[in-house]
Amino acid sequence: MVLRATLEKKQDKERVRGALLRAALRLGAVHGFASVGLREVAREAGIAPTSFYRHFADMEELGLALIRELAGHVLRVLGERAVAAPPGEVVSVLVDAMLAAVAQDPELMRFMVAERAGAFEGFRALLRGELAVLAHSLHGACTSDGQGRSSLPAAAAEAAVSLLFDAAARALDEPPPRRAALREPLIWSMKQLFGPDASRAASEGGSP
Amino acid sequence: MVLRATLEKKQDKERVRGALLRAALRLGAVHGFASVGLREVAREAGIAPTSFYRHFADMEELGLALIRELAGHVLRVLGERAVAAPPGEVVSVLVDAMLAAVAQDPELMRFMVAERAGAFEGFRALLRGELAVLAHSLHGACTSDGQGRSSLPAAAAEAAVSLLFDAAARALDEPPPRRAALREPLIWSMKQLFGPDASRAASEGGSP
DNA sequence: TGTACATCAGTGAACGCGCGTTCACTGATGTAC
DNA sequence: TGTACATCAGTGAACGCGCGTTCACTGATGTAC
Repeated sequence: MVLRATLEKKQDKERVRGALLRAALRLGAVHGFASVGLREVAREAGIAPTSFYRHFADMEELGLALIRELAGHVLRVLGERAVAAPPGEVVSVLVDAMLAAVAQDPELMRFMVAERAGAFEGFRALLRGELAVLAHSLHGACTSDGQGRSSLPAAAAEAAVSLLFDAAARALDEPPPRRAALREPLIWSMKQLFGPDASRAASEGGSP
Repeated sequence: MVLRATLEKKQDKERVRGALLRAALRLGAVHGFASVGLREVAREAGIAPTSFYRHFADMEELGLALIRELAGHVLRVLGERAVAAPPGEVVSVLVDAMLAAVAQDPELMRFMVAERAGAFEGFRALLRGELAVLAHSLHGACTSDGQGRSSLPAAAAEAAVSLLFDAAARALDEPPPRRAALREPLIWSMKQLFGPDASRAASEGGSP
């Protein structure tokens, strides 16, 4: 009884914290994270403005938590998909995983692509680090792709990640039924970065 | 005398308008365009808050003018450079022109890369259109490059522009002396997109 | 030529509003003895 | 076991502040006759 109650308390706090994070994403998707206020988030999350301080010192701290927790999770999943993909399908698997993330949580993806180039330097730096991890996973997955090519420049994987998130931004501005049209050109471009061999080896994966 | 005076009036108005645009860029570079206020811009430009309305209805209209005029100008210049470049040097000329723009007007470039993925849908749409024009110029410059290859997919030029502005965002976060290191990997990535022939034909242009 | 009127960029006072933050408090729960 | 104290998420009142916007005005210049 005692333990259950104390656990419920912790879960309650976690639930409110989560509500604040989601509220910030929801509002940020409408008019940008930079112009979302503490009171607005608290209102959307259903708590008093003063209760906000029980969870975050200010909106910047909340934003950092968004990147570390929600964005970090999505990026880790993408990395795992790339690493686990069968040889020759790494790129298409990664693209499909990105499109799935856009469909499943557009508000989070909007936040990520916006803050990657946004106003807060701290947000950009944190996101850049997490995207570098994804690029590293992709690089590993592609060099161990097919026969063990090893000379793939790191720049290729980083550029591929750039194209991936640029396409995510584009997808967010298209109505869902039109998003599928982005898939093939994106896969083609990313494969170009990995050079002609990768392109050839991967064409088994299936094109139009 | 009469004509001179009326002309001076118009020039005065143009000067104040320009001061508002520059002030918005300057403040936006610090804490993001979305959170820059009308009063703040007027203060920075040296006019009374109420005078703002003599030039723009609101901050959104000012932002659209920034994109149409200042950003549009930079993008047109980049396109002209690409078109005028000698065959085989289109990519490196474009990259150098971008790096020059970053060095010359970092506040404008910050605005462009931020609002490309930013909160205002109208800004994104307008910038996307202008970037598409640049991609079209680049496509033209590359297909008439060397011998008249014509089969280059439009996706290649669009992806190249994505990489170009992604690198601009990265350059803005580096101290100026370290920006040169971005040049070669970026050129390499962009040339990969244009396929092996373009890569080979262009390698006369000079690498490290 | 002079006179009367129109235009228009810039202004200062004033408005109501929502913001971030502080404060002292409540009430449920955990801890010490 | 009961009692006293500590912790801590959530609260409502209150603060001072800067915001966007309105209004009526000034003064320089252009236009009509």
